[in-house]
Amino acid sequence: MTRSEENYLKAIFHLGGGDSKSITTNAIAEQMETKPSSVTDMAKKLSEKGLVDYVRYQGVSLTEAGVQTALSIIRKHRLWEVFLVKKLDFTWDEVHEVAEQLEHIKSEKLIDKIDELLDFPKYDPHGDPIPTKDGKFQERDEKLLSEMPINSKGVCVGVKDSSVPFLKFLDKNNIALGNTIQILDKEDFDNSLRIRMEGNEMRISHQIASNLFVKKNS
Amino acid sequence: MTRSEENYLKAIFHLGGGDSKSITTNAIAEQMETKPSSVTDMAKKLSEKGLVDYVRYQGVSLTEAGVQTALSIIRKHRLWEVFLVKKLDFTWDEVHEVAEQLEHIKSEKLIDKIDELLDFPKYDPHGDPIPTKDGKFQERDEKLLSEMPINSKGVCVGVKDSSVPFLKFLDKNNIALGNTIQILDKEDFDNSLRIRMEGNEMRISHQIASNLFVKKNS
DNA sequence: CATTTAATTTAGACAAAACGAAAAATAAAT
DNA sequence: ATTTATTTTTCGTTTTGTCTAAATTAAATG
Ligand SMILES: [Mn+2]
Ligand SMILES: [Mn+2]
Ligand SMILES: [Mn+2]
Ligand SMILES: [Mn+2]
Repeated sequence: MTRSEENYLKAIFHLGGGDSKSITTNAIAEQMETKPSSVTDMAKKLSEKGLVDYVRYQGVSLTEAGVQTALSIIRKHRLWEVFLVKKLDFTWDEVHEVAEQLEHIKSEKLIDKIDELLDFPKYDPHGDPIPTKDGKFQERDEKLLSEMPINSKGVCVGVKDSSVPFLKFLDKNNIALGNTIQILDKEDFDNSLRIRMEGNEMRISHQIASNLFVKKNS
Repeated sequence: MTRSEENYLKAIFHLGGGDSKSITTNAIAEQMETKPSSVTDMAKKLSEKGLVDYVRYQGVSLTEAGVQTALSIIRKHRLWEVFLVKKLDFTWDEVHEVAEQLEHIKSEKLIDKIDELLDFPKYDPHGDPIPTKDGKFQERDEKLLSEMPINSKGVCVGVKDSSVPFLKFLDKNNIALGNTIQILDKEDFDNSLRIRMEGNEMRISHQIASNLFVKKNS
């Protein structure tokens, strides 16, 4: 399994190709910042290896083997991100780039020991769930902040957009995972929200609210 | 700097090419388990980049830039080895293979933080010195156990052969770095030694003794 | 010094991964 | 039902790293 093959499987998974949904060549090319012709080449190779189902002019979807491989890469990626934050004091906007490299290290013992060292975390620094060793996903009951009703309360548990600029913006505005949030008001005009977060009242644009995951209080 | 280029620089350094000594194509090929013709190709490329001096039919030696690059890879390799042993309970015969991969991760912050986490170790699990960030080597006053005079005492500080079989042999015979050693007797016939190690008397073949580094007591 | 031997380089080929241009297939519009 | 537009594939080429076989150079031998 080459690094390139692993990256393709991961990309296809993130585009929803794990649910036997067909992902188009163009979508994969865009996600991976490569060209459609390159994707076609790889689709054939991965199909040969039994990791994807590929139908010409239709797209690809992951086979069961493909899903398991993708999950194992994602598991490594997210565990390394936790390691970087918890053990080496990286900030949450610095970890992705390094994890892109570390996820390809081949050693089952290594990642199991990292998992143990971190006390088996369930979520990465951006709130994304970490698949278990046997490829199970623990989903969480969460919704976008922008979809919460007025007066409801919750805890901020994840980001949808985990780009560096967005993460830095959140830092600057003291918005962090784990913070409690209450929706005070919605502005019809621009869909912005007035919220109370950890005691402080603030206004949040729709853009921001639609990129924050919240776990609703029971 | 590609992974392959880094591996060549490291190999040349280990063969002594850091002291402007010319290393032959064949020697590099053997060290890297590749073919001489491949080495020639790479010699040209590294020469283009100013990392080695290459004279056709003579061999290569590292330039100053080449030495610094090699040392930075070796630094990463050895720090990762310490990390694996100290933080993840790897044994000293398991670490090399994984470190071969980890040494190529590109992130200055990452390796500096690992260094800090480990409290700036000076030696790796096999007793090899770890170059400093600015490429300095701290040599140690050590000699081979086979070259120690009768009745002298010392501490076992390193292995010359760090192959898996040798390391496992040492484990099995309770020979570990840090152990105190006293030479009791030398057998002229086969050059074997009688030693006292941590209280126990034992016999050691010349083969073994010539692969153990000892720091002589003042 | 001529000849043999060994080491080294060159040349040609291959595999992996990527790209652009152009052809082919599909989808959308008229 | 055609035409047009878009998507996808095919084909030829590039880069990186490797290999085998042939040619060249250096070293050793007599
Ligand atoms: Mn990430
Ligand atoms: Mn990756
Ligand atoms: Mn090693
Ligand atoms: Mn390496």
